[in-house]
Amino acid sequence: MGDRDTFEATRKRGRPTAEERVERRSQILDAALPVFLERGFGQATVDELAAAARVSKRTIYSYFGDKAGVFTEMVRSLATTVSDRGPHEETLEALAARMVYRLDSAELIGLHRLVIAESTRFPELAVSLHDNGEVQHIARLAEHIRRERGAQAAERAPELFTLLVGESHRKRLLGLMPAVTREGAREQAAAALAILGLRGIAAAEPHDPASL
Amino acid sequence: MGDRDTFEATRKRGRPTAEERVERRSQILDAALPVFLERGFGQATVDELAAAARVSKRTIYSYFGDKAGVFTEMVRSLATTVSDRGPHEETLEALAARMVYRLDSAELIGLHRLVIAESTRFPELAVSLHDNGEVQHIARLAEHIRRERGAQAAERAPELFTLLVGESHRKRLLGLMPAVTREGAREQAAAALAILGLRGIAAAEPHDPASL
DNA sequence: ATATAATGACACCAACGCGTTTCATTATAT
DNA sequence: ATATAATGAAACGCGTTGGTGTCATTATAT
Repeated sequence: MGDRDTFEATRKRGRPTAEERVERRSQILDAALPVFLERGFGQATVDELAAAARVSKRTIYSYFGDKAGVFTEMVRSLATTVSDRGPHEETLEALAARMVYRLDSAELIGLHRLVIAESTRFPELAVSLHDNGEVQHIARLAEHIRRERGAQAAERAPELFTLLVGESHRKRLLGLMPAVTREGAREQAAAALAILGLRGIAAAEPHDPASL
Repeated sequence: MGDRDTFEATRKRGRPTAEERVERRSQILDAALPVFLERGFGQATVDELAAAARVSKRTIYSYFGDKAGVFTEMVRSLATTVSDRGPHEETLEALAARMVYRLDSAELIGLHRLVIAESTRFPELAVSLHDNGEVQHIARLAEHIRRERGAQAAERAPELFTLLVGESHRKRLLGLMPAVTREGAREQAAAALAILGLRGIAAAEPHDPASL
């Protein structure tokens, strides 16, 4: 990506082709993500956004109106991709591990951090992220638990989700831990399931009878 | 607090007395908190900090060097107060409820949000907050559990802490929930303890048997 | 072919905000 | 008493940045 600054030279001028036109919008949003992630909304300048997207500042304003427009559109489009779209046939444990891996990825942690930081200025983004993320995840967990363990056990889905993200999520939000590994996600998922007695298949025997 | 702007008029000039001198520092830090909380580090201006503290901008620079200095000193001094200093004789459930109440207070949520937002710019503040907060809280929980249930049960302290803060903490970080009530904190603590089978030992009569 | 829409490059502006300077003022040190 | 340190008030320098204007350039519409 160093070439961005080195031989910037002259990009193609003039009216873009129809193909270029449809690409431009997502091109800008894609390029905006890393900029906002490492600089934050306030510190990121529109010139940086333009340079990252290899587009003129003028074009950014023509597409999104202002800097806040780029930000909100970017977060909104990302929020819709947060929801988990995995195979329906996998086991609860596999689903949980995949969730942890995704939730603790550098990208989603950064997005979360960004939205938390700007939750006062852009409250609707916080709502959007929550509705598309946490709410969907818990629903999905509940559905899996119900299939494997019945409706009553499914009521524990919120607590399972809480244990899944756990402290590591908070630590990562604070920048105190690197992104999770696949192995780490599996271990974390297994531990959370074990605590709630949801590990293993079929038999509804809680491994800790005192918990109920 | 409205008088801040209304009859600003003229404050006392000249060299302060010794008593005023020692007050000045904490006066600035105290006044800086609400400003940073509702504006964020980037949007808060030094003039706002000065006005809130009823002190001249000059004095702020003389005490803290720059805006970042005010911010880091404020967070650091607050971080040391995060740790729970309650009575040692209370029950685990009472301790847990008090913890939830404090952790979900508007003030600590705001502080957390602030530190998360600036964790890239001020990584050491994140470390400080974590060490003084989460680490201390978990240790304190572990100590209580050990006294009431033994060393083995005490190993669950991290998971208990996770369940205690739970989803409400994340929601509040996103600005999606108002500050917790005392009653809400009690219920949340009771639910978390019940899940881990840590409820009801030292005369801890559940005031709501239906909660689990 | 001609008009027009959309872009890149670049200059430009106005606002803002950090940090400094100046000067009057008041307590402290000696 | 006199010098000095610390402050309030106010102005200001100066860099940064969001957003616009201008013009050349290129594709599209008709």
